[in-house]
Amino acid sequence: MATQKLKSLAYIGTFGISAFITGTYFERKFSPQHNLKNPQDSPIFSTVFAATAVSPVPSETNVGRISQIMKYGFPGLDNVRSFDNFVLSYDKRNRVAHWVFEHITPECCKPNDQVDRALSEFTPDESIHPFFRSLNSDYYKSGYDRGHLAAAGNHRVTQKMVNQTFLLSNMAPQVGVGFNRDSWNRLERYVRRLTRTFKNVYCCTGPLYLPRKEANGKNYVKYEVIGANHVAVPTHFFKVVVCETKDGQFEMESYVMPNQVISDDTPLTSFMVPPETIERAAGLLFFDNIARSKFSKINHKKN
DNA sequence: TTTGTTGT
Repeated sequence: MATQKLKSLAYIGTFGISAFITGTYFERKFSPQHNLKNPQDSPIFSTVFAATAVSPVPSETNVGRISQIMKYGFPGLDNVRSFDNFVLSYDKRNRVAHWVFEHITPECCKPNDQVDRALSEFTPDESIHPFFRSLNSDYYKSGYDRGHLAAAGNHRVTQKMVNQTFLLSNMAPQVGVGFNRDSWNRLERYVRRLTRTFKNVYCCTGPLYLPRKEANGKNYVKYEVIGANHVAVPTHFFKVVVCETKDGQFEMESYVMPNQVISDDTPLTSFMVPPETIERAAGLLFFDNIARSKFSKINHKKN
């Protein structure tokens, strides 16, 4: 009896370890270092493993910039990838990011003759395993836009930075007219404009899949999936923004907008929700490294 | 101003 139990334990153990090794092998096999077509446009370092010591960081990285962007904490640690000017956590199950994180400064947003958005192409992210990678064909004729999570307009420093925002790992299916091209864009422009007042703006953006009460009175999470890879269509999107004031205080604003046609005259303030609501719904913690007492304002109200 | 799709 005891031996039997030991045997099955050993079996489970072996299976677990070999599965782990296989997983690691595939992650490494498909990590950018092993799959370089265009090194300039690829992420700097591959998946972050929270509990394993693998993949030493290549020497010529912008580690300084990344720690600057993530200075106030990671919202989560699932499949983190860093690019020249933003950081992304990828949801392999939904084929859409969990979150993207940006540190937006006046320099990032100002017009730049050296950069042309029209030269950028929507590109599959080769650093994602093909099982979990979204493709242009998934979006084709779906009726949805390939909507940026990290907005192209926040990364006008170099052409390479803008190009990286066009990776499909940074896209989510968004309603085009009335949402992505209108009210969501209005929110993105508003966040950019905050850099006129605040020199340091931190912005976390991501999808939500929110439950809805159906006729039988029970709550269900229901969302469409598109294309052969079943890319999830989020029901909502969130943006959590933190502005650093000159006197070392912070102001936070957090928004949730439904992925649907929104009237242009709807004020952005009507989409403000408490940050805790988003944290619970998304399973993330925002700006964990800032003591809540340091926020002078949350959603325009004194804290 | 910035956000984008589709068909040829």
